[in-house]
Amino acid sequence: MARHLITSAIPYINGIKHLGNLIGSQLPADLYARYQRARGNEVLFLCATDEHGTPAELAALAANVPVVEYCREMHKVQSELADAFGLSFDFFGRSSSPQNHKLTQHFAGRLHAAGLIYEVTESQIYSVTDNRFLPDRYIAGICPACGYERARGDQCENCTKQLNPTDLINPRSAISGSTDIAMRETKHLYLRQSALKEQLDQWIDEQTDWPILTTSIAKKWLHDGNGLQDRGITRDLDWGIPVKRGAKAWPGMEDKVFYVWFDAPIEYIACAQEWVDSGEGENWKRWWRLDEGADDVRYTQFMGKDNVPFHTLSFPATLIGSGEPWKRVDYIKSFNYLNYDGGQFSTSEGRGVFMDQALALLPADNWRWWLLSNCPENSDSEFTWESFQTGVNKDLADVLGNFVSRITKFCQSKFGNKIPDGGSYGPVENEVISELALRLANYEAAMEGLEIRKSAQELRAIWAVGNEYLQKVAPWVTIRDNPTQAAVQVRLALNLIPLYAILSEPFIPNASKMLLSAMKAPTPTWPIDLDTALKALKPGHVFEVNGPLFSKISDEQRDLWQEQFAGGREST
RNA sequence: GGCGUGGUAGCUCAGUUGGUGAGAGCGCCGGAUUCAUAACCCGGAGGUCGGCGGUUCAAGUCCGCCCCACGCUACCA
Repeated sequence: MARHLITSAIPYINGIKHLGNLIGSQLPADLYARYQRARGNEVLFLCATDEHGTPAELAALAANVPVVEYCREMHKVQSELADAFGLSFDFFGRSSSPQNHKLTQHFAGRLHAAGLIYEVTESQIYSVTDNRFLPDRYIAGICPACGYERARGDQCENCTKQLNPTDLINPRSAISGSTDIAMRETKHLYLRQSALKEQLDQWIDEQTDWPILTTSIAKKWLHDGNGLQDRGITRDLDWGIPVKRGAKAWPGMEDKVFYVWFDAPIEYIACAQEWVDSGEGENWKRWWRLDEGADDVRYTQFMGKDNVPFHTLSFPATLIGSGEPWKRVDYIKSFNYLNYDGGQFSTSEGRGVFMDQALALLPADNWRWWLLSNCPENSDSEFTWESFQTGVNKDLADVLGNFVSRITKFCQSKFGNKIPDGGSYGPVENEVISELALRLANYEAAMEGLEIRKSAQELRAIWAVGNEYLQKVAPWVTIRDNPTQAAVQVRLALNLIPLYAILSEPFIPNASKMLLSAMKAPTPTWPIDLDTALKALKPGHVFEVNGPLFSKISDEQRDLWQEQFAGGREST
């Protein structure tokens, strides 16, 4: 039995995520985790909220609650939405957990001992009014190049010119608008990533099977300009993990916290500890420590392309630099962006559909199916209401839902609510089974290879086989003069339903459950031998005939939703 | 500016290491069918594979230049 460690990039705490965030890491990670579990493999699937950093502090400020409380509430909200979307995390942790505090400080101590951390005194912009140092993008002012009045300290959004905060004319705090800002000296810790460049470079070169998107981003950072740059790993904030060397104080760094990007990936490990400490799991080290049983683990990470540098370089640098035998990632699956109706999804502008809104409209499986079967694997892809409507109606309602509906109803009217008896599978049935075997192999290969769109296509083709078979043998005709033959045909078709349930479970877990419950069938194991699997429901086995598995999206609904979501979300 | 990723049928996209007349889904047209959520099934039309040039017996696939879209560019995360 293979062992799979799977992590999704951890979503930031400051609000409810939109569908672009969802398909960019959590949902494909869930697909893979469910698939590997279904194949009988041992899986540890982890995710968490990423809670530190300036935006969290500001969001809490805006909500007028202490940041600790804000994060606790938002973690709960995100956790509930994850459940509602069927994200099957073994544990959904928090980067602010005590476990992560301790582990992050541990890594810092190890890196310091290895000579990989040094102190830098630098000048940064400080807002007296806000009583805080300001990250570049939280400084606003007039662009020296184009005169745009709301240029940010890192870049002018109007002319796209790269800027330094000191370039801005009439700089002011983007938080309060105050112009009472000044340069102040502050001391920070830097991680000497440059010292690990050769090791990282070699490691990336070894990953010949990774997506081009992943390796090209990593190589760019390794080789651009002067090569991999050292990176500041501390910040002047209140909310975060206090800077320490292991359990010991770090002289001169008493008021600092670690940079969110330093502690966030470490949470992947700490999350496994949280899983154990919560009582849900045991022995996290056999997943994470090569010296304690993790040597046979295959570790797959899922993330949006913006996360790639941290996962290919900074985090591995932390692990390598520690000198300890931590499990490192075996495969990184990265995603492009899902756009919304001609533009980007945007959390700050409330543009697009957010997870809570999506579930208020339709069941999770509808979203899961469309998002996964259109996931932005090779390039950015586009959500339109029309495409969503078509995907849901054709694939789920017409192909899968209608298949179940037509055969169960037909059986009910001719044979009653039980699997009909008599006859046995003949050449036509064997042909169907052979075709399914072929398609199943394709489906499995696509899933193993993490080709998500392709696996969705293969699954859809498997669903279509049922309709093709019915169309070909036409039991509604057969039954007129050969009821036994019709019984055989109906029996095979009904046996496809539990098969479809198990094969479709990674994509549409709730519908899968409904199928099994309608057939009154226990959860089948992944089919090894289709001939056997398609005889699982014996003659006489009783089932239920339910209403439609998926209802369709009408043109009126589509137009209404399109209209409704055109204006953007009301800010909360 | 630098780097990256894309530009293939009306739309959304597949197209392994260059090799029989370029594919899928949707849409459209036609046919068949009536068990079913006016669903399903079969067939068809439709593309000078962004442009120009080159390598080759042979290029959507390799090379060069150009055009277009999007993304990243290290203190947002």
